[in-house]
Amino acid sequence: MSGVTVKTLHHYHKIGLLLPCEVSEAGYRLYGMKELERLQHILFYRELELPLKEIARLLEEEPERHSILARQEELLLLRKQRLETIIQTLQQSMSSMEKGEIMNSKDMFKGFESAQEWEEALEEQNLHLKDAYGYDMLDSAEIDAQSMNEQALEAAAFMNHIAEALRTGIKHSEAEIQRLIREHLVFMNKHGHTVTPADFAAQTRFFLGDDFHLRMLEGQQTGLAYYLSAAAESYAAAEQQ
Amino acid sequence: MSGVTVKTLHHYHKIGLLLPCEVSEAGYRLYGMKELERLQHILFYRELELPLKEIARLLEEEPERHSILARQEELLLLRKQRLETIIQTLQQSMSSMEKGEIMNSKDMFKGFESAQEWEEALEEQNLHLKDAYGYDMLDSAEIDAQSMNEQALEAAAFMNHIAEALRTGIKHSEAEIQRLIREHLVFMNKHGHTVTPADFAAQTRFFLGDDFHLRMLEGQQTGLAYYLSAAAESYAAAEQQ
DNA sequence: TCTTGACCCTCCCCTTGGAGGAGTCTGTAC
DNA sequence: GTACAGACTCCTCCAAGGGGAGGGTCAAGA
Repeated sequence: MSGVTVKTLHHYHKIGLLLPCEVSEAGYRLYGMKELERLQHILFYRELELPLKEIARLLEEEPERHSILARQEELLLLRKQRLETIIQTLQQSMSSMEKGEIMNSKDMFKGFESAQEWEEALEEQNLHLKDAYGYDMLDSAEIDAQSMNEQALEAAAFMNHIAEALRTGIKHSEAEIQRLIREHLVFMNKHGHTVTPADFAAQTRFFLGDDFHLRMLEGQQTGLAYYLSAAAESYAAAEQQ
Repeated sequence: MSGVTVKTLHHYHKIGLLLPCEVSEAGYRLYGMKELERLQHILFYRELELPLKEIARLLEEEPERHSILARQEELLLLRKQRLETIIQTLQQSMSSMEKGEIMNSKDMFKGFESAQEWEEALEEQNLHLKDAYGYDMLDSAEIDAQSMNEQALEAAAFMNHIAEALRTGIKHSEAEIQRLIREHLVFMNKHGHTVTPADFAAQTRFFLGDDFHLRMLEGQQTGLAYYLSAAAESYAAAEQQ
């Protein structure tokens, strides 16, 4: 009736999550309406990707329900974010493959180092250099200038912030977003690109119609191009007053 | 050097994914540069969440590479979509819990039936009725009118289409989107709501600033509110000419 | 009453990608 | 010589069941 396999019922019986209300003398598991209802609850929570142990707790102890669900939401949001990063990496690697570029294994390796590993590596390097040369490199923040264009870094950080804001439901007109954009424009202007708020808005509007930019932004985060455009427009409107 | 645990190396050795180039007489696994490079490739693919077996195939058989990656992309996109649905369900169930509504188990059950199961159920019901009354219900498409308000149904279908378009990277100004909006407005106007394209654009712009609507739309799909607004604006602009 | 086919039962092994531990051995540094 | 780190093998464990062997049970039709 509910579409679960008999194997699943065996399993739930074994771990005590769903017991049959009766077992026939031939050993058949028999379930009643109450059990069916419980099963439906189990399936609902399972659909939320809760582990069976958590489901068992949820079904026994009512009060904890909300906190368990909230934690699960956080986990899922993290997973989603991670998934989005992975998809982006995958698409990049596929498109560079299409262009016939053979992937440089070092670049590959660099690309996926987690932030943590990266920091650890820096830490190590730093300690080593401090040891050898007696000065602290981390504070001077010059390290990645070697490997990464400063402007690209700023742009990536800006986009990451914007995408993060979109995901967490911050409105495009919020002060935080406006501040991000202002800082980004200040940075741009400091580096030889004269960009007014209106220019920036126009530029982001252009992204919506341009395949390359649209794909890049949407690859990073679904809806990012549209969110960015709305935010830039809002910022330009606010600045004009 | 690459940060993998020795346990992982044992495992890769055992399943034949990465063999040491030499084993010392004491039994120590020794790896050379070639192996390190292979490991880096493995780690890269692992980061894309490919199963180790697929990684092994990828590393042995060059030509299949692209198709495997493409399939993986599809899988990941599916997972992402599914994750988004789950998160939405979870958020809905949490917010209804906060309002103190105790969840009706039947509603719960309805909520998570997969599209496939749903269709199968309809199919069955249909066959049965056809058998009993000699006519085909599926074609008349009247089934869900019982359970669902027609307008809510249309709105939900419309939003689903829009969200789908956003996810698949269709531009907001594309003819397909414009057609969707046109049909939606025609439907609305047929049902007693006089909505001009400009009204609709204003309404969607209003959603961006309204907590309730923003959360609802963004809950369905990140970026949906912004995409919808851009599309409505574009539609209104096109209609005005 | 017998057979047939569809289910069900228990028991055991297998899946992923390693993690953890016990007991032992090796390599290096003081 | 001896301590200590780290590698070795072998074993078990995780989640949520899946697959299959070998055998029992149920209901219907002949």
